[in-house]
Amino acid sequence: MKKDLKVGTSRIKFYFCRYMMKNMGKRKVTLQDIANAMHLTPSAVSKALNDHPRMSDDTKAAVKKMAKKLNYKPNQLAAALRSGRSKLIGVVVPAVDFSFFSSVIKGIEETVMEAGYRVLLAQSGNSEQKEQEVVETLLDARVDGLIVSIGSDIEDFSHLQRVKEQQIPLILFDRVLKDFGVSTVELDDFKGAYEAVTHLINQGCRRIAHLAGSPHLELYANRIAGYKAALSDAAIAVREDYILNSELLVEDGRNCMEKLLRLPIEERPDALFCASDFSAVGALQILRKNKICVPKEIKIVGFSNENFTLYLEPAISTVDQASIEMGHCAGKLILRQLRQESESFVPQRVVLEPTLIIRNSSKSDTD
Amino acid sequence: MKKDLKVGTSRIKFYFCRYMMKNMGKRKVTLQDIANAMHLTPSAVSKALNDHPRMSDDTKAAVKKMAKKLNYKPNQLAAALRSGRSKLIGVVVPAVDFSFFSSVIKGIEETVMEAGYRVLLAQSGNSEQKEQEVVETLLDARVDGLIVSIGSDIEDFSHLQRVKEQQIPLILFDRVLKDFGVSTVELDDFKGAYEAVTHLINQGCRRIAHLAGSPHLELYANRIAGYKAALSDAAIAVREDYILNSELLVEDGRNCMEKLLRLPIEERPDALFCASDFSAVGALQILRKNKICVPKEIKIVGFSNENFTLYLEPAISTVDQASIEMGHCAGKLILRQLRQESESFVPQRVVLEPTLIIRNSSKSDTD
DNA sequence: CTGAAAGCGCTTACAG
DNA sequence: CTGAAAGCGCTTACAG
Repeated sequence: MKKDLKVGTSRIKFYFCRYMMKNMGKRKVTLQDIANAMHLTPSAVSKALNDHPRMSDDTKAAVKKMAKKLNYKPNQLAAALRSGRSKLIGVVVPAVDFSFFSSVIKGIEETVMEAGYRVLLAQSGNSEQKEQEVVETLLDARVDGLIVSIGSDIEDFSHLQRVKEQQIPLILFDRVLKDFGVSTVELDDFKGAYEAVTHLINQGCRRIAHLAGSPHLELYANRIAGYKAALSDAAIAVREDYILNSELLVEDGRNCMEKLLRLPIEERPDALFCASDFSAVGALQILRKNKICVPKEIKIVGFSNENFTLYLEPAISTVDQASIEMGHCAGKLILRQLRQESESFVPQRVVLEPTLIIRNSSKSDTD
Repeated sequence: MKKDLKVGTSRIKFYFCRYMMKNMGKRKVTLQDIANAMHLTPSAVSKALNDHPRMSDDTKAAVKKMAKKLNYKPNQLAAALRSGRSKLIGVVVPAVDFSFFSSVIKGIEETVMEAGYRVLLAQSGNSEQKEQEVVETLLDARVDGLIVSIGSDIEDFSHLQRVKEQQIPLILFDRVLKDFGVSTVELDDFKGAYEAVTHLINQGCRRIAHLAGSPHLELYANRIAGYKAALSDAAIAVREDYILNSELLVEDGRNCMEKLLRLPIEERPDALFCASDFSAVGALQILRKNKICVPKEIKIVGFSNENFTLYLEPAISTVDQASIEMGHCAGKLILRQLRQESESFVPQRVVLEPTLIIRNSSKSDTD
């Protein structure tokens, strides 16, 4: 009832509003405005601004000048709707507060923004449901392409399958899917692990334990393989009880380290290769608690070059994952795919080189 | 030349493409499709899906059922263009790889996504030019509102002024602008500092130095004021040479600590209140290097509750900034403003309570 | 080289 | 309660 009584005034309000908007600079300048000002049609203006080939340079220059003068901002929504291209790229990562992911994002942005694309960022929090949701949301926003680093707990990939089926360009990085038929950017995890472990061997370590991730994930499997290969190449036997699988959180690092300390003292590892800097921190905490000196008694190498590894005492050696470059590659791959006809698409696989960063946590005293 | 020769085939290719798209599920289901299937008009379908008041519940239910059956996904771009509401909220922060900012973002997302909004995230990297650029980009994307934490180096606020003039809802958080006429969410920085310093005094410290931020920024000025007030209330004289201003990076922490160590030994501080956890880390590094024991000889309290403070040895006491809640508040404020008529807008100011987190870096041995 | 016209997929004020 | 119609601001194939 009350609503009905109000109709009269609210309509007045509405028109007042419209009037205000038109006269307070809120109404945006459109193509039509430029066209009117220059006695052209909107189509001509559109072509001029988009550097359409068959158009005189004089007209283009004049139109661009006028657009600037009127402070014209194209309505990307309208352009997107008409052209079917939103100029948005969705990026899904497990979390943004990891140095690795935030650097990759930076790399992606640098690359795609130059080509006029914007990034719609979403976090999956490593949850299957959340990842499905955010992919759905990004598709609803009509992104032109998707760059995803799959969460570690995710086993159902139907949401990515759907992206593929809809023929929306998809790039996977870091945590990728084997033989999924999409372009990927990965680190040479095998090599990163191999170099880290070889470094530890060179420092005189012989009983090297590995805080490993889930072997179901390609990248952790590769790190495990690199670890084993380095040992084998140095004629050191691989001990399965030195390989502890976990989710590699700080807490997991603590648990694993405690487990290792329960071994007979002569079998206690003299080095730790951790597949994540977070688990390395956890291990370090337990070692401190037990007054076991790093690097003197146990040396540590982590993985990912998280910023905080530099703040710890001792600073933790780690494997840098070429994060910015990974972002650049992912960006370039999606741009290429966005330009290509879909029938000529051939998935590419880029593998980047890791860089071992040696800090105090793994240096032998003799250095 | 070559292009001309190709025209014929590329046109064929084009039609082939269209054909493929229509037949491989790429073409999206539209309102029209639902309308056709039900012998209704698109307008009726639209109203049903948007729960328009004057429409029978039966029709609504039937339409929704059909929408689900056909896997209808509304084209947000079209809705945005027509309605003038993009359902996008732009969020600008200096950097995402700070625990504080990533938590605030999480809070914002939780709140606004429930109301059907998506977040377009951008980083300013604390650079004036970059911040102006990203705000521009977000406006070009036609965000309905903007949530910004101003970068610390920024002195020209014309980009924010422009947002205001365009009457686009704007919320500032953490680093806000005084008397700017927009809603803000801040921490009670004075109180956070006051409690931190009072805690240090209670631990027996008397010569408490402050690694301070730029006093031109409201929030750092408040922390300085809280520091001074706590000292005064404990009848401890404020020494200006104990207050060192910097940008509060790790490197600044190192420089400031070195400077303080150059004081005569009897004047050397017995505690440090750092306006940022990063500067606290830098100070800690220098203390370690000089074999000065924390907390025994010098106690430390940081600010922000960055994740890494927990990993350090000793773990660093810090002031938690209620980041998730700050995000929730910012989200709620912008939603409210989005619903309001602009003429009835009154800026709100929300001030949140900090929480002092006491860890080993500031505990006296007698504890 | 330029213009007229259609249309992307929605929403919404208006008429019934 | 439902329908017909206009239009958001662009882009683009077509005609000249």
